[in-house]
Amino acid sequence: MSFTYEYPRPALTVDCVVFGLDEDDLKVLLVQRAGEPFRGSWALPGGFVDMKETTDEAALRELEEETGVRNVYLEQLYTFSRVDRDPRERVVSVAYYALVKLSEHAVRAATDASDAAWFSVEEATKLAFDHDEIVATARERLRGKVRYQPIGFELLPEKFTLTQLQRLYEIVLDTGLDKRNFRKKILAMDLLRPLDEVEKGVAHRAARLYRFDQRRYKQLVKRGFNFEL
Amino acid sequence: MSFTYEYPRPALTVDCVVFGLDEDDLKVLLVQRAGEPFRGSWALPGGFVDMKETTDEAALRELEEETGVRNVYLEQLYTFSRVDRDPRERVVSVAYYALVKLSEHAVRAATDASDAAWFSVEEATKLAFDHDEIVATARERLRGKVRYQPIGFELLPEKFTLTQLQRLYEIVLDTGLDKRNFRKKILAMDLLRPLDEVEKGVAHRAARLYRFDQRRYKQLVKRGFNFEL
DNA sequence: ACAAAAGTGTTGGCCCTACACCCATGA
DNA sequence: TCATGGGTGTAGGGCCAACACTTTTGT
Repeated sequence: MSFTYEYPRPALTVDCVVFGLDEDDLKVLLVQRAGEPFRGSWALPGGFVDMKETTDEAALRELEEETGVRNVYLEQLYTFSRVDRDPRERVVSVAYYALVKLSEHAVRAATDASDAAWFSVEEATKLAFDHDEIVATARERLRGKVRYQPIGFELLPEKFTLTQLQRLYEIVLDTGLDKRNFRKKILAMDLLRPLDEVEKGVAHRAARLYRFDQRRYKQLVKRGFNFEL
Repeated sequence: MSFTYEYPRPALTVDCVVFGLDEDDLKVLLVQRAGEPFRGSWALPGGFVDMKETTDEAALRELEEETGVRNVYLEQLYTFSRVDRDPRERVVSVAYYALVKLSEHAVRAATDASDAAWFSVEEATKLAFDHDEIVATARERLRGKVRYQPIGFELLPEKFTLTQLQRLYEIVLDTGLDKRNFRKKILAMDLLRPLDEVEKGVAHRAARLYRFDQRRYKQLVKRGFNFEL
């Protein structure tokens, strides 16, 4: 079967920058390319947009097909359209970024990508196509957005300690934060529900666990509240 | 001539939300559709992306072809991909927004749009396709961005008064601002060059004119300065 | 002289920053 | 008992918000 048009059309793809958070590193999920071009290179998961799905749907679908990852925070990033970004033919790609709870997303190898693995964002370089640029753009967006939207929680387990949360901001913003000031500020927002539970398996005093209160956040937003840092 | 592909492809277009600023209104530049669908409706300027141009280039080209507007601040906004957003066939559109100095952009009618005109953003409703949604998205982006990037100046003449600048922020942010505090803050940034010139043709004390100092801004950014509000 | 907008300072309160020690726990 | 991170309060300074009157100019 084939399809004929009066004018030529670029191919349309999606690419996903999937971020995860390690003890002390921001990570990106990459797949190794099985075919040409860039065979063997690491690349962002992604693929062609079908005629009956939105680009959002395509991104979610490709993500699951290529990496097994699903049920994640996903947001459109930017559309990349350099004429020669794919050496074969004209391909325009709508890029997305996703935030996942690393602990809950063990990676699985999948059919149309020979392998998938987590890389420290710093090491994720020399990627196929213009994917280095896409990753850089996603990092900037994340850095910008994490300060005024409570999306960081998407990178943490449901239950987390304040130290974990602080580490997250330090890693993403690439800066040090004062422990007492951080705690004061974040607790003052009244968005974290303290649990009657502490972390386990540590060789020192166990920290209290908290949960992000999505419901409360939405209430506060309606009343004009603005999350910030 | 025709073009054949193994798999079907969505058509790819660009659409531009062009903002201008009136005495007391944010305006959008629209074109009236000459053909079906939505014949006679007002719509955003835009059109198909050629094979040898980026989407940025396509946006600039269409803008000039359809409205005569050129040499503007342009930024990619979002890619809209609802499957039925165009009743004829699958069309994915990369939306942009532009900021222009209204005074310097008299509108001209053009070939493939029967007419072009400025509308108050509030009146720009019932547009063709999903253009209402695109305009709404652009407004939100502008509101968000104007506070932490000095892009507002793109909407003003080269030489402007502090009152004009304040009006700009009041209109875009949809809020009132204190005159003394506004002046203190904006002048303290040291981004405005006072001119030895005043506005003309007003029936009261004439206000001093200022110019945005782009060079100075870039210097300050290098030293870690952050524009804000 | 009057109408209209330009231009200008001070104060109080809040929030942010800087900073160091004791506590609880497991090994 | 020791090592490790958990948890906590205060004081000073800077920044922001609130607020009203005088000046200039054209009609």
